Amino acid sequence: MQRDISASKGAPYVGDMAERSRRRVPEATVERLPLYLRCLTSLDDSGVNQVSSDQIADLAGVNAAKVRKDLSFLGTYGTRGVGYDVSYLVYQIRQELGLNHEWPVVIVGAGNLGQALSAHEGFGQKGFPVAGIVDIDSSKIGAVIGGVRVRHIDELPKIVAAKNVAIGVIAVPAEAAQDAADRLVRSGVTSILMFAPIVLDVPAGIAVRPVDLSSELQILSYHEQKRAASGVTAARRSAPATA
Amino acid sequence: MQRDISASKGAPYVGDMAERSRRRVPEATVERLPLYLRCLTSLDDSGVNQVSSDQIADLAGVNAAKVRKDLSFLGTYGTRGVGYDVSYLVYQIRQELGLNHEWPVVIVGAGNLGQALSAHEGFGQKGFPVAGIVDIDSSKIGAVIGGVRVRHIDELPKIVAAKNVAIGVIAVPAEAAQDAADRLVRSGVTSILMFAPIVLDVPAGIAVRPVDLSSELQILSYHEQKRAASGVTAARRSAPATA
DNA sequence: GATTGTGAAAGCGTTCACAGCC
DNA sequence: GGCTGTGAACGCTTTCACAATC
Repeated sequence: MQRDISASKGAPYVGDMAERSRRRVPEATVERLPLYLRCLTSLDDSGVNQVSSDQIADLAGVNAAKVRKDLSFLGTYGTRGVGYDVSYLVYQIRQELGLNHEWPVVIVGAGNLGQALSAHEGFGQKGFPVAGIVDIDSSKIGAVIGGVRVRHIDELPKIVAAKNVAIGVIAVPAEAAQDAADRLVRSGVTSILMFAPIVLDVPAGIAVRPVDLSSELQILSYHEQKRAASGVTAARRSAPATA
Repeated sequence: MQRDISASKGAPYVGDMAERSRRRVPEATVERLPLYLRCLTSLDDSGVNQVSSDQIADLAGVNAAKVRKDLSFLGTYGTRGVGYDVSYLVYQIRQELGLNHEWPVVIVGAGNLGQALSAHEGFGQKGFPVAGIVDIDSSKIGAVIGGVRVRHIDELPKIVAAKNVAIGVIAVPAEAAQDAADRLVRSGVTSILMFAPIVLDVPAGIAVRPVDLSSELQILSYHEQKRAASGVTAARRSAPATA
């Protein structure tokens, strides 16, 4: 994993911190919390109050022991013989993920993808309002997408400072992506959601989550090719393998 | 019918099918192959002929031992004391990933995201031409995006059969995603790139790669929150990034 | 009886370190 | 001397299985 999370200072004593982060939450667990949150929020919206790890596991498509172990890293929030209180769990997971306040994001790149992302309502609704969209191409400046006006990339520092933006989204072509990252970092952004297919060079402590659609397709291609190699033709497809 | 787009510069094809199938390539390795491929292709394009695992590791942002181990699952393609032949490696990785021919994809959903995806040139250029775009909303039918006309979702089976599509992309709202998946599977698609934030219920053997942008942002939020908790306040976040 | 929380076991993935080869 | 290929060590993740608890 080439993720670059701030080098943790020497293992801090957990003596009596703010009750939470009593335990170190493994990265694998952190990556599943949004999934659990989604399932639990859905249950909550349906008026369900109690839920067992088995039910969560079923909804999330994972093993029940994994659910219990994951949740146990956040604290002892379940009741033996009963299960978990849905809305309490939702609250705790949101707390753990830092979703107790909004995280404004700035999008770099107002092309097809940047436009689709900023028009995407999910962002704002889930607590990540679009604080700004910038592009280097002056022909794109001024357009309004999802209610936000496209501004020049030189205004990045101003936008980041004004809205206290911590998270940037890079939706520019590969050639422009490193420059976009440099500008984001110089502006004070410390987390980057990266859509361009290059490996970013950023200072230690800057978190980068790469999302590469071509890679995803290539991984699917691998599995298709495996399927084909194991004697299944296009006409009759079915293998007992898992994704 | 899938055309042969047999790749790179003069690559000797010593592709020993029988031997390749015998090695089990770990999933973690498969997920990195596209990354290596990208780095190597870039080197190849720059006219570089030989490369060491150290150099690949540097470009890919991973450990060199990991590169060597990953590549060793594909076969013994390096030369001790020298390194790897770039174009030969490119050829072998493409072979392993099944990129020796095109994989037409069908996109379900002609909204913002579906449009951005189908207009995205990277898909076609990387061997994943858009064989069709479908939507259930008749007001969207007929529009031409990225050179492909939007058709009604009922035509899915026809499109999949005609172009022998194995990979589907779901770019519809969450509420419509399970139905989209069901239709894709019924049409004969066996791999799905999934953008809607739900857990799909699909038959065993169907490969699904979920891409959830909200989850990615939430994971970044977690790390930002950790950062804040360890003493850096939101107000003074943009500290010297030299640690 | 039901279900959590968690040690222990098993399984994977990463990294080390060095023999083997150029 | 340089670099690969890989056994072995290590660390992380998943799963099992069951005591603890309601």
